[in-house]
Amino acid sequence: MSQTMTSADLRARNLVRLLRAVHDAAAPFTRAEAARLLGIGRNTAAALVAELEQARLLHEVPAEAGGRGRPTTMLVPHPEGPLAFAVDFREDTWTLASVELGGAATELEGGEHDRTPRVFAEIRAAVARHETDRLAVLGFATSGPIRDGHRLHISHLGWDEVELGGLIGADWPTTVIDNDARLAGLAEARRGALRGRGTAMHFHIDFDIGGTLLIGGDAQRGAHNIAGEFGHMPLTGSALECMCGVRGCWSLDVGANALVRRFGARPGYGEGRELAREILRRAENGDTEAADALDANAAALGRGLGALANALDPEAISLSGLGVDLIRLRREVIEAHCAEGLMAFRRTDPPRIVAGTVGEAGPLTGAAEIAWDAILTEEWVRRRLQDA
Amino acid sequence: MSQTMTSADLRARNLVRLLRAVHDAAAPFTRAEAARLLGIGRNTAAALVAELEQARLLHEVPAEAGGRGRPTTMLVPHPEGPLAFAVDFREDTWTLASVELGGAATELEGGEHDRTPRVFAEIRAAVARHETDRLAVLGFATSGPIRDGHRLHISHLGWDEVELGGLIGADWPTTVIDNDARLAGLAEARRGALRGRGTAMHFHIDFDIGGTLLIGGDAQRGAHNIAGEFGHMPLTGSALECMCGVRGCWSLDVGANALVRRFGARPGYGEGRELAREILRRAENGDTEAADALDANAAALGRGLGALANALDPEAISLSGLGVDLIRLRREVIEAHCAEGLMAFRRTDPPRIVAGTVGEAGPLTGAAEIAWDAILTEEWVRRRLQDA
DNA sequence: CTGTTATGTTCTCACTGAGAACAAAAACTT
DNA sequence: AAGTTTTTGTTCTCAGTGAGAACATAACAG
Repeated sequence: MSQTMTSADLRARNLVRLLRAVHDAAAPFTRAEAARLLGIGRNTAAALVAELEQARLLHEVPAEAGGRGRPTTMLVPHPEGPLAFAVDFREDTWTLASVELGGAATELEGGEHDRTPRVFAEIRAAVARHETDRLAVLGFATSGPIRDGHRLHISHLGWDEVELGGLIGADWPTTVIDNDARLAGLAEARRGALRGRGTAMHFHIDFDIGGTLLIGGDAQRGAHNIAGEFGHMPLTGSALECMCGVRGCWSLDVGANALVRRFGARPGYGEGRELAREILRRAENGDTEAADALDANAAALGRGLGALANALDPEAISLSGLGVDLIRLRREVIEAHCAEGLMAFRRTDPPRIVAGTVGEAGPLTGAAEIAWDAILTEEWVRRRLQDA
Repeated sequence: MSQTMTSADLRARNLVRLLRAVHDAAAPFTRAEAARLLGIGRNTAAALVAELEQARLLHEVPAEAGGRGRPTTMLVPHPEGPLAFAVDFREDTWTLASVELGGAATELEGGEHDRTPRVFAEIRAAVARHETDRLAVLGFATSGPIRDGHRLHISHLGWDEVELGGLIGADWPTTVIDNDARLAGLAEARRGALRGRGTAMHFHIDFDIGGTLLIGGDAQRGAHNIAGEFGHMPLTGSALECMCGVRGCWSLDVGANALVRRFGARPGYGEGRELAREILRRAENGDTEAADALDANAAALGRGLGALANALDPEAISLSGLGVDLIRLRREVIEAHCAEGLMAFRRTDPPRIVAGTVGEAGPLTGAAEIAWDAILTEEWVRRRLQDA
């Protein structure tokens, strides 16, 4: 059985519901609106808000008058309230940001790194430099799958199941970690193009394709936290062998690797990225060979999306990274090949394919989301109230 | 916001938790065990049970003494309690059963049909013949996807988006419906080989492959209730065109159609099934051509499962229909090709591939599960208490 | 200036589950 | 056979919750 239910848990639950509503809201709302939203009385709302104010979780600020009636207050994050630190750890750079309840982020620091796990020491130092009493939780985004939540595997950096336990700060508060593609999808589901969609998918297209299935605003993790390698399904019939050890992966035909391979370059994570950008530019400027490469990329992308839509029936599919350019330059190609891959009876109502709106900040935003998820719980709120 | 929380809802929630525990339990348990299981006091448990007894939802029977201590009672479904009717509607037959809380099923009636939607009138008549005051909810399993929960599409029967609203009984209580492959998977997740698995998959292999992704004991439905057509992803590189309108579907290489095509028979749903069984028999008796066909089928199955495991990371995969035979006769082939399709770093811990244990009763069992799910809710229980 | 409207505040009330104390019924111990 | 131990059932009190009603307050409308 999941949660016990006592009349004290009732209050904790409603406190969390209120905090969650503030965190998830697209725009701030008033105390009276909160009462309506949660289906509780004005008196109860007042009691909840008072408790959260005292625990420095919420703050009331006078709302500008907006019609008749007694003026009320807006519910905003407390200025001295808890903060989540979010880290976006990429192949050669990292960024540290501070995120308050509701999602407002402030970049604190960033840097490059030498592609060895020593970078975690740098990040620990940066966190230490910015640490405050308000720091309540940390969320990490990394590239590469993280088996069971603590063994990081980044094949192109040669990191083979690096144990994270010793690399993150032992003195840190609750720390959660997940991979960038999944967190970018979560960010779209919570604060971007997929907001409000029940079932949706997100794909980040870089050299490789990573993605996630989003159900009810939550990213699916699988049994060992390594779900999401949609790029390693043989959806386009390639005969090549993939770096992952499998033959025919979808990623061999979609993304920067596929683009540069056509121009004789070896798939790689350094100058390959430059070349991929160059190919995009050339295609935009009418170079036919580059345009062909782009067409092939878009077609393979569409074909795979159609296949996945048959299986998982998403309402919408958002793309980030190179996917944004592909939508901008080759939407029709993607959609045509997607339709071709869709079972005939589904073609009347294909999934909407959209560019992500969170953009580059996806992994960071998603890391902040899982960080806040980790503490917006009944246990944490209850403890916070006791301490105050 | 999902559910409001008042102190009256508290009781309703605990009543449902108790009913749910009884329904889901592998073996009946005592009142004292229930208190421990739900994390509530013995006094509260007594109050909950008394209310549910009065509402004829639970019944207490003396438990045989099992050690020291004052004797207690087992909690069992009330003998006059509500019943769910479950219908398994197949391509040419149907079955009606009555299922009590906890899942015990009694077959009531069954029959053949003429493959037109007129069969629904037969089923309505059968339900009417067996209707009792105890009937509380109906669950239907059909083949074919059911778009938005009410438009049934069975291509091989020529049913093109048949509207179900007029076909099921207008005078019936709550009625829920879903497709057979998904419900077979749900049955495995709730009462079969996938019980207790967080993320798992189930595939029913017949002529086609249908399946479902199971997360936390729930079958995923997608945005339009038509998720699960895993058989219509191009996972094995077939060049053929599929009945579904797409080229290269996995189903073209796995299942009865793929078996019989090798022997020159047209894929079809009549004598094709006989031939498929015949081929299995021949393969078991050493016929090399039949054995080759079986090998190819198993290999294609394994290849696809590996690809899907990369994307969705299931802990276990269960199979029903022809899949059970394939596991029995060609487990090594399936597992070898699954491993080949798995990303190298996943091969140390491949998903376990198991035969379903609910067997033929899968769709019926799953239909009963969604039926009970529909009424094991706070609203329904509360109304039932008021009426009693 | 007065009426209307929306919200805040205060108070009572029904209900819930916790917890403690005690009762009951079985098995174990001597 | 009688007392002891163990487990569960029962009863009672109690703190806490949110609903609801009545009233207070502060803006706007005419």
